[in-house]
Amino acid sequence: MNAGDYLFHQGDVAPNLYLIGQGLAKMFYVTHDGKEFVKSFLPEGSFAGSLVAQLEGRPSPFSAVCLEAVGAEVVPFSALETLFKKSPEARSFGLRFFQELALKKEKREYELLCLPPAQRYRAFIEENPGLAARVKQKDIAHYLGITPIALSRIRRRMKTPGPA
Amino acid sequence: MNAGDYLFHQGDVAPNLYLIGQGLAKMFYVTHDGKEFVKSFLPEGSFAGSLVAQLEGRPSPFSAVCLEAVGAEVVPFSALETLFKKSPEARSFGLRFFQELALKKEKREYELLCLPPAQRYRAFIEENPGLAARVKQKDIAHYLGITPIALSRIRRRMKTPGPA
DNA sequence: TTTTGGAATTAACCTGGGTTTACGCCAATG
DNA sequence: CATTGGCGTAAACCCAGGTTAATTCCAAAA
Repeated sequence: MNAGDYLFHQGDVAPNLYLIGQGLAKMFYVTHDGKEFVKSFLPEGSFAGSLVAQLEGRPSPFSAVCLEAVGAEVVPFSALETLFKKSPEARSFGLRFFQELALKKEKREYELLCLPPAQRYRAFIEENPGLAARVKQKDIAHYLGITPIALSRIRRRMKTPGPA
Repeated sequence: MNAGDYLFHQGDVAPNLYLIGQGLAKMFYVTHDGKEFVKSFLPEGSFAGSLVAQLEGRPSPFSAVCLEAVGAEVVPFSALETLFKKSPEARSFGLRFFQELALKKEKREYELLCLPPAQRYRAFIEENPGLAARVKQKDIAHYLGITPIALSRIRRRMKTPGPA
């Protein structure tokens, strides 16, 4: 899939899970008044998919789109569910997977709740050294929950005013 | 346990999971400069515990304290882990539990990322009809990531200015 | 090569939350 | 009964992000 292609759209039931083998994608919300917010970036080795769509059979509240050419494995979530039913070993993997997912979400929750935008940006750069270069600042801003203009101002402040 | 008692403290390794049978508790972060942020409220039927402390054996980044008198079951996380190892059926429950947890976290992430404070407040009231009466506005404000003063202003705006 | 369009920056203005201080309220304490 | 202390509210001021609009840069398209 090429940059710009969608894995699934906001509103779809999106019953598939995607394992990103190569490339880069993002999952993002678009609010009723047209504002975009990036839920997460999906580099190599990430899973794309909507828990709401898959666990509850409801439309996904966000979309997934490729930012670079992407090679991905498509896994119907129903296949995973039957696998979990049949194989106790698979359940162990599933358990571990969702534990890790919850752990990541808890970290993101912490940053959104406790850190101001400038510190969220610093944290993002430190935790994702490679990503910053591959992603547009516009998308980083939307990942932080601010406008590209605000991010531009934060970057300017971080340059010279060094004194803390 | 009585109101004011701690289930565990920020910095503890906190290897236990608590099932709240009765009462109400909260989990909350305190930043280096003394600001408080409420991670979540724990009414009857909730689980209290730190994923970071339990899955990675590291100190919990937040505390858990009772807001009302609490009756709770204490479950050492290690006991759960061995149970998961031995019993494939228990794994099913664990899998489902962490799926639900990830789902909740995803919703919280959405609200913190996409909604402005006033809308976060409206959403909190609607989703937790009973809680608002049991919890101090101070704690609600910290749950929303704002100051009690800001919440007071939001509430005032929501009264008369009705016209949308 | 020229043109087009998106990305990033900047400035100006507005708005809403943070901060400080003060006040009224009420329950717990003496 | 008086006092204390936390909570909610309020006013005043400051500041950072949102908004709009203009500018520059650059790469893709014609």
